[in-house]
Amino acid sequence: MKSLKAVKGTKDILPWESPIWHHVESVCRDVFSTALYQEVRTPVFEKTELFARGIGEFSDIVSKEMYTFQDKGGEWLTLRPEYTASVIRSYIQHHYEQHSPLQKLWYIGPLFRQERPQAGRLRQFHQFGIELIGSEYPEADAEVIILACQLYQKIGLREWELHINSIGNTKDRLKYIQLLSDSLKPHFDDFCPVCRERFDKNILRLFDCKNETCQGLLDEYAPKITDHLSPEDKSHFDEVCKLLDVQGIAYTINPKLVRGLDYYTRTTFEIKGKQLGAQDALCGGGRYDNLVEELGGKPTPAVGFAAGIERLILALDAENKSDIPGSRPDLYMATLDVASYEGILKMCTALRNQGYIVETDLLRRSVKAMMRDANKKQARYVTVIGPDELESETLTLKNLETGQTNQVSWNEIAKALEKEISTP
RNA sequence: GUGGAUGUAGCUCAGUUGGCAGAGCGCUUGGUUGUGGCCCAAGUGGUCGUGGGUUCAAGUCCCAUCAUUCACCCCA
Repeated sequence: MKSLKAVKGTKDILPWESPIWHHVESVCRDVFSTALYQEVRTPVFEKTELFARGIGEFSDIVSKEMYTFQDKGGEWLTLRPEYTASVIRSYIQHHYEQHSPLQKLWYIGPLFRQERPQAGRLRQFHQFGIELIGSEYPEADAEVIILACQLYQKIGLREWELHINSIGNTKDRLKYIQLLSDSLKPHFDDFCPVCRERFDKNILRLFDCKNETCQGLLDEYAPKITDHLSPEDKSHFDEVCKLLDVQGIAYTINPKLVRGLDYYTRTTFEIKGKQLGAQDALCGGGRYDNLVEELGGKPTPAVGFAAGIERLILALDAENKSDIPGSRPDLYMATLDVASYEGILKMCTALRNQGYIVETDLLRRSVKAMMRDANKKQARYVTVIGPDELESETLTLKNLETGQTNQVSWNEIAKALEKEISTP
């Protein structure tokens, strides 16, 4: 039989890689829960229509990257390609607003997009993020951005930068798009073929082009969206910036930052990792004041972000910070024979019940092999159990770091470990 | 979907003008009975991605194919 492999664009999180994942998850939990955000877990698949309506039918994600299938009842379903639509669906369906006018939510889990895999881009990938639903005020935008920054700080990542922008409300944006089109039209022929194609389809995406000529033309001829905001949007954006200043967070106002999803309004932001290659967006988000209504709820303002975990781990890796030690045994119980194993089995389980990490030998190995194993696993203490120990109901605790040994009786083992371990 | 690079041991990689398949790390065992690390020794481990072709002979040259990877695109 041909050996089976994980499908293209998917990855196993291997046993020895899980500590860094646990670390990321626990920092998320810490940061979000101390701001009183609650975790929401939504199903991995939804009706296809949800994403078509939420993300935008003509976006790349919906039009060519979704894992969509028909179930046996003939219903069209899709593995979620992003989180926000699902969370908003749940918000509307279960009337979250009846519990409290402001919902502070966070999530973490896998997403699916059928793209060509590359560094920092997988077909099954993982994101965490938050959605803050119900507040239209700049304090909400600022809190979301600050939480994102706090998270990267707490996780220990050094090299990242925050870019923010405001793309205003939908009506003013249409006016701006017209202005942009008019200003750039005289130079149409100088743009790259990709940009020329985008000209009519979605002219805002010209800003994402990596071609230097195009960027030069934009710098010279494109009006800045931040100069064409309504007074309300402008003061909203100014207040967001001010709050970031108050918090002491460094940022770059980047008028070229237009996010790809259709639902954004006003504030958009992105955190870039400097260690990463082409896929350098660690975290992206912004305000989406129309989405709840578009998905069938009451008009409700909202703001949030999503962050890629694989990219974060790549970035930590590049800074040599992804090596999080796994757990090490407090006690390694080396048994010489089956009778010894029988003798200490209950003691071992009792210690584990008390929270001690205890390793035993299940391979009937030699003492030398068990000692090597204990050392490799960085056990704090080792004890070798044989006929003598069974007879006397005592054991010798050996501290693997110092080499010191200590005789204790079986019923004092927990006390001995506690004393030794709590005073390192 | 488009372009480039790369496929040899569990991992990282050598392998000359075609001539017996290699190293380091890892893993296992041993170095006098029941005490680790360091050191020493032995052992384990590969359908050279796959299928064709050229040749007395192919890991090496040619063709095809698959996979991986980087970049475009898009996005986290």
